Amino acid sequence: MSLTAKELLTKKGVKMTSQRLVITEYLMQTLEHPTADEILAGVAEMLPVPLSRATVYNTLNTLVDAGVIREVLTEPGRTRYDANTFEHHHFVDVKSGKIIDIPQEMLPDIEKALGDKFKVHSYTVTFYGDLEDDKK
Amino acid sequence: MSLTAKELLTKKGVKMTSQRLVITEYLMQTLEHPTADEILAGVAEMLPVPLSRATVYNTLNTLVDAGVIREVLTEPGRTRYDANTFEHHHFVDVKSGKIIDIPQEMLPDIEKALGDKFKVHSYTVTFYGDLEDDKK
DNA sequence: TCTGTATTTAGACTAAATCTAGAATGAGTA
DNA sequence: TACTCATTCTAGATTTAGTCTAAATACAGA
Ligand SMILES: [Mn+2]
Ligand SMILES: [Mn+2]
Ligand SMILES: [Zn+2]
Ligand SMILES: [Zn+2]
Repeated sequence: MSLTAKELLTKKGVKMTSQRLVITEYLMQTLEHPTADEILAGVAEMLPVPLSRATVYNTLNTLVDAGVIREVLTEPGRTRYDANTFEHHHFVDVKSGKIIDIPQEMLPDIEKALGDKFKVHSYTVTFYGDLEDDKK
Repeated sequence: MSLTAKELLTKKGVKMTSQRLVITEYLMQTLEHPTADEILAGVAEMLPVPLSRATVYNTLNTLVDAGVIREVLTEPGRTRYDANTFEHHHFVDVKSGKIIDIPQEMLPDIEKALGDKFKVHSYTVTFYGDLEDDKK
């Protein structure tokens, strides 16, 4: 049983606003990894008031800082956002650009591989390749 | 015995120009992972002619496409460049921002972990954490 | 040398992200 | 309820990374 957006914001100590709520809900209901502009286009109509670009970026940064969502860097120049906060990694299908979540359990544990000299807080693995047809 | 920049460009089939040569040499002699602007600042004085921003970006894209250098994405919004073409990964010291190369041999092999459904062409691992003092 | 193609240049342009200053919101309190 | 004050949101300006354009230059091959 997973948390609702509302419960998640409460749990993470983020003050609720309708803008934060719809953006969080939008990210929670998609498996895509949308950009700020895609999020703006996707949620603007859910609100009774105009939604500005600055608010989208402010909100995304607030949510990232609070640990509600994550930034995903797979290509130069465009930050993508992800409401999947389980430890996971990404596979980029180079033909379609589709980004697929790879649960951490699918990979061997590399958390400790670097030894004592590096205190690893987090790590991300990004795979690039072809997604075979039957998986699409 | 490693290749010179000149030999590398020849081997990779990139037509030689003085701009390509100094940019390649600049990247080969540093362990940093500089941005385009840092590269522009670092090489401009090596050339007898003015160097334009467009040439830096054109050259970097040409070198990436030819496999002479790699793009490194560790933070939103800024592409970094790397002349280390051995298979390797990166550790970002979150305090200093320093980016350190991690040879692939330091990690367990995750090339095959995804199974048949994903044909992995390449992958990158980025670690974020603290570099312990005695390693600095 | 001549000629065509690739490269470089300066500066305009585009797009991602941030900043600013004022307006709106809204929780806490009288 | 009405007031206060901090926070958030807004529109638009600004900054910055990166691309594009058109003209000048370099340079390889005939
Ligand atoms: Mn950010
Ligand atoms: Mn590129
Ligand atoms: Zn994801
Ligand atoms: Zn590197």
